Amino acid sequence: IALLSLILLGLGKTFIAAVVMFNFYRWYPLGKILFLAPTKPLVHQQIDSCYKVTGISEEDTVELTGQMKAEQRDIAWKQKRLFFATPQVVSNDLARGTCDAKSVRCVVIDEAHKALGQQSYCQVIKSLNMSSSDFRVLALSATPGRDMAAIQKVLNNLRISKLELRSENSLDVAPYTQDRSLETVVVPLGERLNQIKDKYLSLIVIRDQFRKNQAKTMSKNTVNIVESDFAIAMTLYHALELLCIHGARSFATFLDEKLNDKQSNLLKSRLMHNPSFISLLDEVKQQLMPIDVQEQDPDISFSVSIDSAVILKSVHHSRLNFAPGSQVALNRSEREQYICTHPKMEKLEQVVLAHFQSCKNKGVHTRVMVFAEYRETVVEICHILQQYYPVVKPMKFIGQVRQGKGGFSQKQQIEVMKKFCNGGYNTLVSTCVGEEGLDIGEVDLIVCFDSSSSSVRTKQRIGRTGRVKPECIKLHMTIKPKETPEEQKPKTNQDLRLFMTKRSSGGGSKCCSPALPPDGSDTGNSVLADKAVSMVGILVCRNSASTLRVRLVNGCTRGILAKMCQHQPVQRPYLRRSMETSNCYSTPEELSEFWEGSVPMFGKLPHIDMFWDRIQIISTLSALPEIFSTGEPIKSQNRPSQISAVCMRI
DNA sequence: GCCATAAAGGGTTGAAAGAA
DNA sequence: TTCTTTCAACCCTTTATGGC
Repeated sequence: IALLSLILLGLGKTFIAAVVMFNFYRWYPLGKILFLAPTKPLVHQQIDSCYKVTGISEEDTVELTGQMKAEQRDIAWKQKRLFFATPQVVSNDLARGTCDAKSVRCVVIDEAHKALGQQSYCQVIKSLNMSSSDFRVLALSATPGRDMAAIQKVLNNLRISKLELRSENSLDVAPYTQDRSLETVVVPLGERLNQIKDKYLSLIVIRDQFRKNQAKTMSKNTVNIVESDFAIAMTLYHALELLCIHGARSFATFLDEKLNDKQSNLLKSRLMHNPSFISLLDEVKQQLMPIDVQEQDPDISFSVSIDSAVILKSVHHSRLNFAPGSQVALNRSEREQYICTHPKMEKLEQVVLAHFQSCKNKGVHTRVMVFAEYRETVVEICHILQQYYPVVKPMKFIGQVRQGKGGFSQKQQIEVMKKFCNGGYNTLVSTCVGEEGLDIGEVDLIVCFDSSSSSVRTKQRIGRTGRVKPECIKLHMTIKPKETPEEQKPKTNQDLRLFMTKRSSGGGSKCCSPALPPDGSDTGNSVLADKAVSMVGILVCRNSASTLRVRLVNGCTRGILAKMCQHQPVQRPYLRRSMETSNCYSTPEELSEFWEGSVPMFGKLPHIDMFWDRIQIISTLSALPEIFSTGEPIKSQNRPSQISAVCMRI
C-alpha cells in the first residue's frame, strides 16, 4: 500500500520520485498524482526536476501553494493531473471537497520524516484513506527520525507497509557514493570567554547557595520570591549556554532582549539591580562590533559600508596572494574592527581560507557551506568572512520573518540559492533553513559551526555535500572533545539502523504500521494478541499529568492499583486541558465510548474490575508499536500530545 | 508585503511520580 | 529514603496560511 524509501542524501530521491510519478501518469490516464513537499522552494524545485527527468507534459502539471487563490486551485484540480503542492494546501482542498480524493492514484511525500503529530502530511493521508484506498504512497526521506519511536510514528501516520533502506554501505549503492570525511575541530573556549563564563557562573552559584541555606526558614512570600528566582536561573543558564556554544554576541543579545522585554519585568527588576551583572553585560557589549541583522540585502552582492570597504580593500591586498603556509588570521589592528566573539570564529576563518587557498592552488572552483543555529551567529560569520572578499564571497541564508525581525522571504531565498549556484557567492552561511532538500549543487566543504543536538539535522547538514565530487570535507566545530552526534549516541544510531533494517528486510509481508492488518489475520489483532498473552497485567493508571497511562503491573504502580480497586477518588481530572485548542486529547465522548457508556467523572477512575475480563490492554496509541515491535516494557510515559486511548479485546 | 496565528522541530529545567 | 524518569513550562528555530 505504501512504501517508505530511506535513501542516503544525494543518491537521487528526486529521480526516484520523478520516475514513479511518470509511471503512474502512464498507467492511470485519468488518475491524479500528488507530489508533496514541506516548503514552496522544494515544491518548485521538484517540478523542474520532473520536467528534466521524465518530460511529462507541462499542460498536465501544476504547482499548488497557498499563494494561488482557492478559486484558481479549484479549476486546477479539475483540469490537471500532476500536482506539486504543499501539504497544507492539499489538506485544505480535500477538506473543502474541491480535490477529488477518489481520483488520486499516487502520493509522493518528500521529507517524510515530517509526518508527525497533526502535521498536514498526516491529515492528507488520513483524508485520502477515508475516501479511498485505491492509491499508493511513496514516502521519501534520508533522515526518517531521531529515534525508533519517531520513525514508528512516521510509519503509522503514512500507513507504511514496506520499507526500503539504502545507506552508503548498501551493496547496490556503494559503487556510486563519493568518499566523505568528517573531521572534528575542538576549539577551547579561550581565556576571554572563560573569564566571562566564570564571572557569570559565580553569580548563579552565589544565588544557589543563598537559597540552599535559608529556604527552610523563609516565610511563604519569601519562598515565592525564591521560586521565581528559579525561573530566572533558567533564563540565566540558557544565556550561559549561548555564551559557551555560540559566543559573546548571542549571550549579550539574549540578555539585552530579556532586559527590554515587557513581559520579563521580574527578571528585569532583579538583574537591573545587580551591579555586577550590569557591569559584566556592559563590558561584553563594549567589546562587540555593532552589526545589523537586517543589513544584508540578497539583491545586492555585498552591502558593506564605505568604511568597511576601505578596510576590506587593505585586507584583500594582503590576502589575495597569500602564500602556502602563511598566517591566515588577521593581525591585531585589523581584528579590532572585527572582533571575534568566540574562538571558533577564528578557527572558522582559518579553515575556510585554507580551503579556498588549497583549491586556488589546484586551480579548481569550490563552494563552502557553513551552518549555525542562530541568525545572529550567521550574520557574524558573514561579517568575519566578508573581510576576505573576493576570495571568499559569503552570503547569509536564513528563514522568513520572525516577530519584529526581518528575514529572507522564500523569493529571496530562491534568489540567493540561484546566485550561489551561479557563482555569485561561493560561501553560504545558513541556519537550519538550508539543511533540507534544496539542491545546492556541488559543495566541497561543510562547516557545522555549532553542534546540533539533533541527529536528523546533522545528517541533513552533512548530506549537503559529497554528491558529485569526491574528497569533500565536513568540519564539525565544537568546544568539547567527543561532541559529534556520531560519538555521542553510537548505540542509538546502531539501534535505529537495526530497527529500520528489520522493518525493511521483511519484504512486502512485514506490516510496519499497526493500523494495517497483518498478513494471515482475519481481524488484524491476532498477531498482536499472541504477543499480548505474555503481557496480561497491563493496566491503566495515571500520574500527575492526569492522562491515561500504561504500565506493567510487575514492579510498578501497586499503590495506584490499590487506589483504583478501592474506588478511591482521584484528585485530578482526566483531561488537563480544554478541547478548544487541541484534538490530541481524548474527548469526553471518546472516553465515554471507551468506558462503554460509563462516563468517568472528572476526578474519578472507574473500577478496574468492571472491565478487567474484557480489556486486557489499554494503551496510548503511540505506545502500542513500541510494545509489539520490541517486546520490551514501555519505557516511558508518552507525551500528552500523543494520548489517544485504545481498547483492544483479545 | 506585512503581520498574526498555528503547526512542527529541537533543547533545558525543577517538580512530581514512581521504582528500588 | 534515595534515585530515576517523566512532564509542564519555558527557551529557541522553522514553515504555511489567510486577512488586511
